[in-house]
Amino acid sequence: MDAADVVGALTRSGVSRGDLVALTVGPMSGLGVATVEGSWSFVGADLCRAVQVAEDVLRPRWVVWSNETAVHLVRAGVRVATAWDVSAVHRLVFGGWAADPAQVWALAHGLALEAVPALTPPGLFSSPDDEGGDTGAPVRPDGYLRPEWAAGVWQGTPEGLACWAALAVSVAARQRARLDAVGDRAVVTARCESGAELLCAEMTVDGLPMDRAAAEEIIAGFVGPRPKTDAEAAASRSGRDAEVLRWAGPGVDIDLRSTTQVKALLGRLGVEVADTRAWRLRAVQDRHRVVPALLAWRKAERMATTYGYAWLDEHLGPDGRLRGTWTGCDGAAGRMTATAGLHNMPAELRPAVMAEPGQVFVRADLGQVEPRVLAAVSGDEALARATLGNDLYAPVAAQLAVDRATAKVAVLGAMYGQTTGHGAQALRRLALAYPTAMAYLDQAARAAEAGQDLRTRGGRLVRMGPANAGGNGLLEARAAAARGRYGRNALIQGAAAELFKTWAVTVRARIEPLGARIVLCLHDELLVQAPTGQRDEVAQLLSKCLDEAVHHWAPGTPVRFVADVSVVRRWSDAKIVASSVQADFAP
DNA sequence: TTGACCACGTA
DNA sequence: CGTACGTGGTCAAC
Repeated sequence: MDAADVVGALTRSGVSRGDLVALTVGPMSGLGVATVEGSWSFVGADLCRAVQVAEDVLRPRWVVWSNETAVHLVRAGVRVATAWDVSAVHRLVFGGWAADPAQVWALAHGLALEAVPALTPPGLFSSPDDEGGDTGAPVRPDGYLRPEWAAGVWQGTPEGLACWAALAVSVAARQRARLDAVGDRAVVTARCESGAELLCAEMTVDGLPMDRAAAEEIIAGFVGPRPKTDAEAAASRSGRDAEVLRWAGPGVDIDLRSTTQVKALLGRLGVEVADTRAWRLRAVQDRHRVVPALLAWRKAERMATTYGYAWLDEHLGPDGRLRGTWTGCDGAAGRMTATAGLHNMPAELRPAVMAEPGQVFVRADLGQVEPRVLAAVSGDEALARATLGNDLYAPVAAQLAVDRATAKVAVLGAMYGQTTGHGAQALRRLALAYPTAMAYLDQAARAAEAGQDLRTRGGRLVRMGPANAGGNGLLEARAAAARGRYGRNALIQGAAAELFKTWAVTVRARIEPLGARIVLCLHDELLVQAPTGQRDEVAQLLSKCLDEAVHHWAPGTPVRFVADVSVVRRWSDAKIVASSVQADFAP
């Protein structure tokens, strides 16, 4: 079997651009391929090349059970343009994060989640054929996926690979049929989410360029040189502790890592605090020398434990790439997540994120994305007018007759469900000036408080869970208020995530021919590594892709989105070379 | 060993 | 008594 066989089978089956073709990858160079009409299995060398050829010749939309398949392909050097990621679409339609094949299958077939069969050790409480039927078949007589299949028995044989692919394509077809009922944008979102999963697979494999020497230098600045022995590490640690304890009085030897002990110590020294969080300590740092010492210690301690030499050794490869595992969406509003600290790396370490020789970073971030998203999803015409300038808060401030800072706090407070502070009056004016936007937020909050599930503009289900009837009235009131804030925010954060991912997958597609790649996504920021010669081309593309993405995400919206684009050597640099303008498309 | 809580970094 | 995430620490319960 070789590449020609895969392409031949698909061609004879009448597959053309954009058609759904499922792909499963086995452990030992096995490949399962399926269309709605038929399925095939291939065993042999060079099969990933076969996928690449099929991609180049036919360009189908590859159906996968999850982005694990894409990770397999990328590791083998194969990158495909488009996908239908069954697990990602499942998360979009049904909310939450759980999306293993057993659940995906059940909900796609309208079966109750509670009755999904679990894998039980043979001979313990039940025999494998309790439900009757052929245990070799993937689907039980009652319609559920056999748990052995969900657990991976399909990997064992070529027939299994083909069958598993056939099941994936059937699930995809069911999902596709359902999406029109989910919302008018849901199909677009499903494709974008699937593309984002491909991007995540690539970022997981590719990693983020980081200069090891620069990173070590920064870490050393906080915690000293890399210890050569355990004894040196212990000495360095107790040395840091001593810098705090010297202010605590003679003979005092508490564990600074214990908040209970720290709080007690501060009390003995006459500094009473409700807790020992940094912002609370900062407020009382003039009261005793120990407080600033403790704050400095915390900073160094975080560097030493979370982002220290051990972190480098674990996640920074010998090729100078920092690797974590990327996920296309979280379980709440649908933002991307990453492990290995890629999403919460301290700003101090960013100078070590450095473009490789012959390459530059093109960095772009969306400006004031959440209020602009609010204007778009709510359809508030007055707020949409405020998005036409580069600074949205200036016209809002003028409209409310308050200063810019107050206007900003009011807008953010409305979106986040702020309950305290002195923004109450500005909030009332906001409701008068932008009634449609504020009503959108209020409606979301009311529904969420009542425990009703919500959907983002793109169609993602935000699950609220049942409102606890009865029980403690005060607790329930608090829980309801928390649900309200959560729901209110989720519709904005979620829609912003959908726009961002649309942008990201558009950029991914457009920069590929230039030899550039996205190396980091940070909620509203894209970091692209590009060959130095393509810097200007890529920088322009990032802005153009934003316009294109907005057009796809919300066709005809009068809302303008902006991105700051800069070409830099290090992530921490931010020399702005261009500012994106635009996105008023004629309806 | 596990889970709750705290703390803190990012958006 | 703004939301989300991942990580690593303590502490109490197992």
